[in-house]
Amino acid sequence: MMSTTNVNHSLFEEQDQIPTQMGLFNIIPFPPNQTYPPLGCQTVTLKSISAIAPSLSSAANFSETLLSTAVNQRPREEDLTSSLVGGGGGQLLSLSRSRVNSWAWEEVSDCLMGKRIGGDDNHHHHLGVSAMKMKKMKARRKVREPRFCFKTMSDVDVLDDGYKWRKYGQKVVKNTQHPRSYYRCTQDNCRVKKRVERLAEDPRMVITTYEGRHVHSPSNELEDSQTPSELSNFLW
DNA sequence: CGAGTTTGACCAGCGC
DNA sequence: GCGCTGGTCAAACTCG
Repeated sequence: MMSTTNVNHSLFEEQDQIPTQMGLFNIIPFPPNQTYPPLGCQTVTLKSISAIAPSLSSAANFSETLLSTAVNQRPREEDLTSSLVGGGGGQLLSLSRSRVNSWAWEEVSDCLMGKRIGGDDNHHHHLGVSAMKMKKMKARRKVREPRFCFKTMSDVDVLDDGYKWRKYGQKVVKNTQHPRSYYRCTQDNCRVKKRVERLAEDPRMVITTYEGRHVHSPSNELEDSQTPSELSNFLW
């Protein structure tokens, strides 16, 4: 496991490709002025991809890099979008934020600060949703999770990230000819979701958006020697 | 027969 | 308030 992890790591850094069971996926940086990713997505670094999909590489160092970068580069409230291209050894390709989805940023901050998420009512206030409104929201809407997205050049829609996913919906979104698919992690008590769609301008590109953090190890990494408590700090 | 997928309906948020 | 849109549900269906 350890030696394999190191090999994967260098592949990401030098070739911008993700090795998976289905072959190599190219990681394509978002141009800074591109409208993608969708609102609320903190566009991803090569490192954070492995944080989302630990089976693709070692999670720990990568996840930590993503969190610190996101907070350090956090745009001001009036700056809905900022871009950071290339810097720091290709760490953060681009970064965007919307007012609507500020909850995602707050949670990233909380993670860094070591706070508990959703532990008390104070969190409801800084998430911008009143307690009253929260009560009115249906259960499926009230929990907001951090989201991360990246795009890959691939023939297959669903990138094998080591987790088991169950499709729960598909939708044709406006101005796109390709449907968006919705997946949920099949693990009990794990609420991680992902959306998969093809880029309208370039159907070879697959946009994958992850929402939430896994509370378990990847299904194909059961032999991993890391303890659950160690992993839980870094899995997304 | 169980697990996973498909797909139309429903619902909430948002902009006008 | 209304219509549009994205996200989710859940029954029907498919597959191994």
